[in-house]
Amino acid sequence: MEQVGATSLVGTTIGAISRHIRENVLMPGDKLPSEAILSKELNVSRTVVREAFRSLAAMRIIELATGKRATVAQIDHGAMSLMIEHGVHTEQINIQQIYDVRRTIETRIVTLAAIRRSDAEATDILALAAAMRADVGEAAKLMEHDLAFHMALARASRNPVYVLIVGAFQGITRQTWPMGWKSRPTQASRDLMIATHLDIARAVVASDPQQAAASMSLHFDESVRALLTAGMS
Amino acid sequence: MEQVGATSLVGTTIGAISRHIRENVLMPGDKLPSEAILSKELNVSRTVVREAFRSLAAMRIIELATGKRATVAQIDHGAMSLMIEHGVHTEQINIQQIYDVRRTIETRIVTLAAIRRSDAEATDILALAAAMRADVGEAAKLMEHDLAFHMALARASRNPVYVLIVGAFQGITRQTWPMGWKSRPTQASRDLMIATHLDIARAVVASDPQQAAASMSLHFDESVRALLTAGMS
DNA sequence: TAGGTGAAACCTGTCTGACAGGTTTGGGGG
DNA sequence: CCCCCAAACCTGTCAGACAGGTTTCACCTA
Repeated sequence: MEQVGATSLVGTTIGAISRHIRENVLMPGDKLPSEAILSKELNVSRTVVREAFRSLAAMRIIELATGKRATVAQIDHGAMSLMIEHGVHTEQINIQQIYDVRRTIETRIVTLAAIRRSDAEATDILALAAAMRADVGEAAKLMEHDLAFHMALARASRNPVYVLIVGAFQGITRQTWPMGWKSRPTQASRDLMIATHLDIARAVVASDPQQAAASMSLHFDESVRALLTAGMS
Repeated sequence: MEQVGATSLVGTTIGAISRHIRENVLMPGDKLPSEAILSKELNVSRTVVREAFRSLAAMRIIELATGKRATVAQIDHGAMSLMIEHGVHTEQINIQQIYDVRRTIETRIVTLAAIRRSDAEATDILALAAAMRADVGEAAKLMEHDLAFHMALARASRNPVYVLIVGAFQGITRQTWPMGWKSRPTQASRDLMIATHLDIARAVVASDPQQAAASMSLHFDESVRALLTAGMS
């Protein structure tokens, strides 16, 4: 973990801080030494320690806050989201490729969610699908419900890695979702999309993994078709 | 993309640089303005620009090098690898959860690889499986062949997002692989593992997606069993 | 004229010292 | 025993400096 760009002082400092976290078995929320102490211990200037901190903070490995000491961070998809957006904007990734990954991942997610979801999660998921139907007239709200729906499913799968991956696609999805929506101009096509989400939610509530996976598959069939209609080839 | 911690100067500077990349449609390899120019344009000190650069470099959105100007970076899994390792070390993620994701992802990958692989990729994949058999006595080499094998499959899927995700698990896999290997002490169990890889490779070479997916599934069945035997519960 | 070469200009990496705020802590007073 | 406040601590940002690494371009050579 500490061999990253070990040629520069900042690189070795990043390594030293990572090692410090691992060797002292620091858990999320635990405090790291102050910049001054680290710079003294590692024999580098505070500038170098600060740049190392910034790097680790960018990867959400630590968390910074003014006045407070740096702390070990909880896993978070923010950084991954930015990386994916960058990949799409620089034409290294296209939207269909993301949809293929999402379909693969999310089909597995609903299968697990249908098996593992708590009652509270089931209620939550159904409520989000219902909220989509209620806000069908307001695209912005609808989109947020949609995103929250998929995140809720990921959480219900009880596997944080799925949460991470679904979260990683949220940033770019927020930018492309409206395109998909515009390609569903008729009431019927819009109702269909909402109905599909309700189907997924009901299957998860009914603890029916097969049905849940089938509905999710249908959802992606429909979404990819909408995207292609919108001219995203 | 630019709302990240927009409260601090560094945060807004990160946003400004991201926007600059997008608005000028910079592609990987393209140069960014120098620190001096940016600090003048954005009315912040060079310190702030440097910390912003470090953040973006940590996410592999830009690339830094002494003497040269910063450039837009190619997508790379290094940062994700570190994030996953951090998640595991801080007990936010466990190995089985990673294996569930890998199984899901890699089953899809071989399906695509069997369909889309070029002849060169097919040769490469088969060669890596053969190299595993040849180096069965040297764990370190064997592990690297194994990792390279899975990466080669991901590339053959022709979807960079799969490459990214498989790559993201490499760091932690390197740390846990020896455990799985130790739990296969007999010649028979080791031969089985190698044979499974060869099965996958042959199915991809034969352009048989069903068989490839089935073999990959078997591979993960076997790996998870080995991991559980090793006491990773 | 084509090509090479070297100095100047440019650029990043690191250090030092300084100061404005935000946060934590410990002691003293009620 | 609790509360409050000042001191100590800590991070965010700035300016200036200097050691190298890189690029550029004019000039000289063949």
